Amino acid sequence: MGRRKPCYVSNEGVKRGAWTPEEDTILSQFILSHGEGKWNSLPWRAGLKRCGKSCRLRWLNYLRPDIKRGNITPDEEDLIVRLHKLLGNRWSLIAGRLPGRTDNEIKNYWNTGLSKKLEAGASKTVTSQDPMIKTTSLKCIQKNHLQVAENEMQLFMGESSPHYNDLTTDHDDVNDTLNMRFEFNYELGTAEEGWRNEGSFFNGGTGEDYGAPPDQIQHKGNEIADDFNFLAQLLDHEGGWLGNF
DNA sequence: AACGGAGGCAACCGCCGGTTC
DNA sequence: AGAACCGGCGGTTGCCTCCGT
Repeated sequence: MGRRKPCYVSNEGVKRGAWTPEEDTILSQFILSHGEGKWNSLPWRAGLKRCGKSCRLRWLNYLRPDIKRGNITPDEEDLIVRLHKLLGNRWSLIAGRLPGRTDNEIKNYWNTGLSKKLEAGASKTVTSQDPMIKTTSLKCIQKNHLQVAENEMQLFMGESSPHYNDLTTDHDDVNDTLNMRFEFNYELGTAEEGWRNEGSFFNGGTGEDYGAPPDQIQHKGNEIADDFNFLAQLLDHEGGWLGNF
């Protein structure tokens, strides 16, 4: 498939740049009466000389009635930091957890001030290109397959899950699955390799299988547990069973 | 008052995955 | 099956405002 031309190139007379109040009014009224979607045909249906992409962006990032105005609160900032640690630059995912905030707004907030602020006070390096966890659960959340993500969490939790006995897989299968699926980008290479290649989540946590000193395993285990506690809280907001985590 | 640098933010761009034909 | 279309995403750009000199 050949690359398509941008809408402003393929369509003569398409306007670019800042939106006028009149255009905003037209777009808002049209969407409020006809609903979102069909962005490509929206401009001519609404009588706007814009491309569909531009209309969509304007609506989602600025005109939507549920958009929250004003500065990011300390609580929101804390949530952004924690989510970014967990998810990396998945701005739309992060925004999904901050009602009224857009991915663009959070991205701008991060790029302009927050990342520098954190950099200055950082005790350890966690970059956006190096997210802490890439799990099947995370991928499921990205696709809004929350039930699947919950199942992954049950597997992770093992016997502490109230539904553990309902699972059909035996413990060895669970361990194999987790070893295959969980990829940790932690800085401690030995511990990481241990977890990925030899580790077992349910072997009592002695560390002997991991190829790393027990204190490192304990440290990493705490970090991982912390991440998953946070993930569990998020899932619980969707009506999951993980409130007692 | 004029100027220039810095920061904030809206908008654009290219790419990708899913869907439709 | 695959080309075309569509919506969505993250990265980047460039304009505007603010502030210090």
